[in-house]
Amino acid sequence: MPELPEVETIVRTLRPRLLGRRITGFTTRWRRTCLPSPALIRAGVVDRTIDRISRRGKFIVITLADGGHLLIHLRMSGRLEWDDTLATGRTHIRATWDLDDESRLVFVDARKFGRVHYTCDPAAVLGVLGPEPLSRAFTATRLAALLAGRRRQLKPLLLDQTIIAGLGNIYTDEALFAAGLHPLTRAADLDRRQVQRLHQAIRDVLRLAIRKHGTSIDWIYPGGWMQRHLKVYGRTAQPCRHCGTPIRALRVGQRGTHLCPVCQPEPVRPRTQVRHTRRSQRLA
DNA sequence: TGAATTGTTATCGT
DNA sequence: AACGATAACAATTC
Repeated sequence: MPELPEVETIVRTLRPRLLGRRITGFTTRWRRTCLPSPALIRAGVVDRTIDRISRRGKFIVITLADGGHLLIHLRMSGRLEWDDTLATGRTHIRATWDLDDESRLVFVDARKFGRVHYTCDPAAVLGVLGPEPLSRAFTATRLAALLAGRRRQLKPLLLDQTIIAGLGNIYTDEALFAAGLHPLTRAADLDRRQVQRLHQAIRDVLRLAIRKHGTSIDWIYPGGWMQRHLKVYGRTAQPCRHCGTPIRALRVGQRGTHLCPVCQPEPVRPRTQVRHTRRSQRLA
C-alpha cells in the first residue's frame, strides 16, 4: 500500500546508508520479481557504485555510477529491509543486494506483486507517469488542463498514475475530503475554484503525510503516524472531524472509498442527463 | 472462508 | 476512434 509519502520516506532513510556504496552481489528467490531477468539485473548492478537515490511517483529510483538504474515498485506489500535488522528465518525474501560495507539490502514482498527493474533507459518505464504533484510544474492551471474535457469520475482519475503520479487509495480519499469534493464528481464539471481547492488539497495532504512519515495501518508499512491525522480513510461510521456526520464507505471502480456525505455533497448532474442515464438514477 | 488490497492489461461499450 | 468503464489477475493476510 505504499503511496507517494511512504515511498518518499523510504527513499530518505535509504539515502544515507546506500549512497556511495558499491554493490558486490545480487541474488533472487523469485524470478518474476526481476525484470528483464535476474541475470541481467546481476550483470547490470554488480561492481557498480550507487550514485543517486530518488523517487518518481511510487517508484524508488537507484541510479548507478555508470548510468544504469534500478527501479523498484513496492506495489501492495513490498518493503526494503536491512539484513542486520531481520529476525532469523525472514520469509518472503524476493531479492537481495550485497554491499561493500558487509551489509545487505533485502526486498521482502509477501504478495509477490512488487517489481525490480534494471534499465539504462528509465524513461521507458517512467515515461508514462503524469506530473509529480509536489513539483513546481504541478500548478492549478496544469491540473485544470488534466481535468479539462474528461468525463471520468474524480476518484478513478486521481488514482490513474498517468494523470498524476503517486496518489493511491488513502491520499485520494483524503484529498477529495480536504477539497470538499465527492469522489463521483465528473472531472470536467469542476469550476475554477474547485480545481484550485483540489490542487491545494492534494499538495497539503501529501506534504503533511510526508511530515508524518506516511500511514501505518497494518503489517505492511511500519513507522509512520499519518493514520492519526486521516479524516475519512478507514473511518467508516465514525464522526466526521469537521461536522460530526458519520463517515460513509462506498465502492468506486472496485476501490473502497470513504467520504463525509455533508462535507462532500453528491454532484448534481444537469437535468437532461439525470433523465437519460441509468447510473445517475441508481445513485440518486 | 472470502473479502480486501494495487496497478496493469484486455475487452467491451459509447 | 478515442475514451471510459469493467473485470480479471497477481498472492497473501486476517
